[in-house]
Amino acid sequence: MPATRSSYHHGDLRAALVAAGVDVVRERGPDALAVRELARRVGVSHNAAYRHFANRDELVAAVAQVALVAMTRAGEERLDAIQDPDPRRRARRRLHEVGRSYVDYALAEPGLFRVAFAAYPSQTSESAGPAALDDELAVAGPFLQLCSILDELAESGFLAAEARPGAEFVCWAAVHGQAMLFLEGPLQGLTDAERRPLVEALLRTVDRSYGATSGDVSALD
Amino acid sequence: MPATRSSYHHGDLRAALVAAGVDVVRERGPDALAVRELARRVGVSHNAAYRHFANRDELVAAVAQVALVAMTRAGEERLDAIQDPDPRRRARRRLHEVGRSYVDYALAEPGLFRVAFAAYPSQTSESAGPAALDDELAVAGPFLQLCSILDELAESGFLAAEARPGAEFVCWAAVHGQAMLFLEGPLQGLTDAERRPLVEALLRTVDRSYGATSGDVSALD
DNA sequence: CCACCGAGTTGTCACTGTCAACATCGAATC
DNA sequence: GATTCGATGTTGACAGTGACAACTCGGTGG
Repeated sequence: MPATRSSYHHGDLRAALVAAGVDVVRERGPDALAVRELARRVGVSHNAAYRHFANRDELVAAVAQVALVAMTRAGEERLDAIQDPDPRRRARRRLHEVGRSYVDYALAEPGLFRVAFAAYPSQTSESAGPAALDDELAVAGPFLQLCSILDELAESGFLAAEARPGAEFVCWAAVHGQAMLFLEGPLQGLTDAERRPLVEALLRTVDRSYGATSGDVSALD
Repeated sequence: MPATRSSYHHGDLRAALVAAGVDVVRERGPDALAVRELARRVGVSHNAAYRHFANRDELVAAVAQVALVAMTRAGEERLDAIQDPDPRRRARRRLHEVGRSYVDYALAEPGLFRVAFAAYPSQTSESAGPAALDDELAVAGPFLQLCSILDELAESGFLAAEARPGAEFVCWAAVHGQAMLFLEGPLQGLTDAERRPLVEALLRTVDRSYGATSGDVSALD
């Protein structure tokens, strides 16, 4: 893929556009992604992109896909580094780590993190069907990592069986919310030193909840 | 403020613009808010808005302010409805309710909920200073509600003193994340019947964590 | 050899945010 | 009461955007 191409045809315009899109999103976020600018960067005239993407949203979705696999890989690396002979401790530490890496990735690559979620609306309208939810979730790599870790945690006995259902959404919501607050909420001005204890507090809260004997607390309503 | 004004001057253009902005945001979200469209709606020519707002971001921020107080009021109403003779139970139920109402508001008014946070970036760059964080947080009504409820919970003895610091950010992150996932994440297709148990599971997780005796679970690292 | 069709191009339209210059009106001052 | 003056609205313009339609290039299959 030459920077200044000689032939009329580009060769691999789609990939080049996505790569340029990743650059823009990393630098200035998803909203700054403009089809025309990407075409300019790649050295192709405006509208060329429309041969590969029906509209801007599809291009954003393609970038989001890349962002998601990058995020998944970053998480995998750190999860693999954790080893513990005790399966229960191992599962607990892996749950911690998957949460930490989720927030860390959001802070390290805010543009990519945001685009990974900003793209969902268009995808949903595209692939219709009621049971398509599982397919879409299957694409969400970090979510699958979380699910299997929670399964380990349940098998090890640390997470009570009756608390397992829906736990993946609870954990996901917690770390996702913290990431969002750090990125675009009122907490965005915090330094890394201020943020880290909050992340640990969040993870500790979940850990303590799962480790609590269920009869310890009376039901509320 | 006449719909079709006769005089050259509008009278209260700023308020009219914000009101129109609220309408647009409710219907089509923050990104759809266009200065020119608002001017058109209000019956004033484009650029008139720039006498009251330096740029689009300031207008969005004004709409965000309205959204935030609306959200705060919705929460207050539901919090006031909760009464329990036992202070401990009361605090726990109020914590539940403030979380529920946060997510409920996000689902009932997705546009307003999003704009309340989409506006923060510009504000931060405007009001400089290191200790300005408290001032900005003071504006965030729902956050203050949460803080005082957590104080109650700590005073009642349900929440251990050592777990109190930072708890407001943990709770906020949890419900905020769930709201975001429901709104724009892969979970946006869920029905109300599917969402509700997830909300309850989240709140129960936090409640169980706070109710757990701290020595129950060994530290991780 | 040629026709076809995928891939890139040019041209255009409606829309946006924002700047600069101008018009109008109300209110304060003389 | 006439005059100035500043806040408020208006007109015009420019650059940028997404999207459509019509055109053109050139590699590939017949």
